[in-house]
Amino acid sequence: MAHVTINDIARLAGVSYTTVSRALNNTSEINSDTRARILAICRQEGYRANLLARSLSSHRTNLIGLIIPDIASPFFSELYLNIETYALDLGYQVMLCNGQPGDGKIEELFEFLIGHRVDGIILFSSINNAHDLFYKYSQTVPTVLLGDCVTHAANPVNIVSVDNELGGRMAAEYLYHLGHRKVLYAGLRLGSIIHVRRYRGFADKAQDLGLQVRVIENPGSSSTIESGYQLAKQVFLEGLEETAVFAAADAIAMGVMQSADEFGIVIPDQLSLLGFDNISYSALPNIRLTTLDQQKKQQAKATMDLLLERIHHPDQGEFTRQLISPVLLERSSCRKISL
Amino acid sequence: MAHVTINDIARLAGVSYTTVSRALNNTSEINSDTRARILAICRQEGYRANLLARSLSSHRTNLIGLIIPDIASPFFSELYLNIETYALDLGYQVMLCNGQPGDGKIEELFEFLIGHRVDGIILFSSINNAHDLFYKYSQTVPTVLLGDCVTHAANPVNIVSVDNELGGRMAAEYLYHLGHRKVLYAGLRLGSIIHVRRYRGFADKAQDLGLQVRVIENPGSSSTIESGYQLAKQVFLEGLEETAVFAAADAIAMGVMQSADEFGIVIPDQLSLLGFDNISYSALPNIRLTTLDQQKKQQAKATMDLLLERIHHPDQGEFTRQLISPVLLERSSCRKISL
DNA sequence: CTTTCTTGTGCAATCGTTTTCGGAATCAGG
DNA sequence: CCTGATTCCGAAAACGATTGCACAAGAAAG
Repeated sequence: MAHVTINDIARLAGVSYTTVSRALNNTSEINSDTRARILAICRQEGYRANLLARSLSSHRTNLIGLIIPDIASPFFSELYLNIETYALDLGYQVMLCNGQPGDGKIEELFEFLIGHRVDGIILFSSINNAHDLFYKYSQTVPTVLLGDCVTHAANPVNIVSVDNELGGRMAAEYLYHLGHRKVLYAGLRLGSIIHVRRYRGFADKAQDLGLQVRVIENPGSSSTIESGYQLAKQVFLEGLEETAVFAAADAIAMGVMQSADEFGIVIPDQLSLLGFDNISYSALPNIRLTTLDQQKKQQAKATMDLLLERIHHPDQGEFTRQLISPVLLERSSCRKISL
Repeated sequence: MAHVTINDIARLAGVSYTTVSRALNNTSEINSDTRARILAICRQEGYRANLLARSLSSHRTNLIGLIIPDIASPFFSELYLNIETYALDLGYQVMLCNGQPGDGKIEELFEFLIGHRVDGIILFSSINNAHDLFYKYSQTVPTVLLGDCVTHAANPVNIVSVDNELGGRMAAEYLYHLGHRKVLYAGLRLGSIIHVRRYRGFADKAQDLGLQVRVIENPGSSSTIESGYQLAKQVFLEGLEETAVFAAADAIAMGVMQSADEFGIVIPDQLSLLGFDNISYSALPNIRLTTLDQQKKQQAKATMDLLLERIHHPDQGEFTRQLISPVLLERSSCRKISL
């Protein structure tokens, strides 16, 4: 299990290890014949650079850490994939860390990633108090917060997020223009700033337009199919007066769909359903959920670009907060109703 | 962005860095007062061990690499989570690598992981020629292949897998005992050894029992909802004579469900549906898919245990092939029919 | 035929740890 | 008071790379 080192190669090639290093990194001037010979020997001997040693001396790992709350959730795994793809293009590997807030798990992951001297960290925050934690670690390593967050002017951080408030407004506007006048908001309003903003945008715009909204929420739970299912079930049992529902996440919308199905409520004929996120399942043949697309690819790009900017120029540059506009994606779960 | 080193701590504590190292690792004899004092200083200064340096000199990283084909697929993300949880208990972190076979991607990931000197690697293989690749790298680093694989006696490797053939047989037996006599097999028969075995078990047992099976498959595609949807759609269009379908993966079963829904075919009243995997979605209120559970937790444990065994005793021990029996999980998608 | 650049290469220090070996200090037993 | 164990700690050599600096050889210029 012993590995071939740069010294072994040097000995075999009859040069110093310095030269081998240069041949590998193609840095500084080196005779091209020598270089070719060395590389050939490397290949032949199955040389694999020890990245630990390399990073230790070069002070860079080409690794960026990504902390997300739940990789089993489609939204996050898709986001991860987008980030990874783009990072790879840029020559970075991403080290994924899966961790729900609580019990100091996030701190643990930060410590782990910093211990490994990743070049930068992206934290997807789903918690409200991410900010302070984040600010603390951003002193040590370049960081970008992905996802909405309450900010303190005193502790600026770098943020990239979808514009949740705008998304909320777009949702209200869309449903209103489709002719709906009474709608449901299914999702959290508290707990996560993401939903706070999504709700605020929705509620504000609804009020402007004279759109009547009733909130159904389960304060304890999160954005899961199951929670959407339970929420909808309760409404259907109590009696439905609304003609549309805005689910603050696609997963919630799926749950609503399931419940509607059980109650024999046809979507969109009897009830329009609008989601948020555009996870891949939403495109499925008989889901075809109309939803607000999160522009994951664009978010991934913006996040990585900002992070690299901070990695390369740690001291200059203002802290920024980039908002990405969601895009309405019309499929088949909403319908126009006559007034 | 400079980090506190062991030397800084040593200076502050008025001891040598050797002593600090010992205090941190609690190895060899050290005065408990000194140790406490050093640890206090570490905490106060925010010392974070450089894991690169540590691993370089200690020859262990406490990292294990996991290569899986698609983290966005529920089965894999759930498997990953199970492995990670168990690994963490054992003091290992897992480095996740997402990669479909093709274009040398798997080789690349192996090189990456070995470059980082992970202590061991788990490869989930969904390809038939994984074996040779795997055998090659298993000379360099302890490895366990998770998932079925065609083996060559000459190049033994360590394998943990669900018993796909048994699963297939269980499926045939279950449907037969429910009274079905004509069934569909939806899934691949080629391409992936996993499905080859699943099908073989199913077909063999069916023949024994006198169960008539028709295969529907889309050779090009994989185990996705979309592919299950297309498969079923075609059958429903052509005309359905069977009373049950065994989907070789839960995702396929979901697609079948969707299609059935569109055709107004009620499950399980008009058609029984049996899956394989037990992904979390299968438990959803109106999916409630009866399926063969893969025992992911048990697989994760067996895989890690085997890997650790190989890490600690690289030279001794036989190569093993552990098969884990799937467990039939009855929910509501299959019904008994009267003969 | 010197001088001055280039070009290519090697030496040695460094990165931040662990680990082996040995030595000082303390202590118990005679 | 001497001796041998025991405890604790430090010096120094790894680990496997990168990198700044020096220097030799040959080419170009005077």
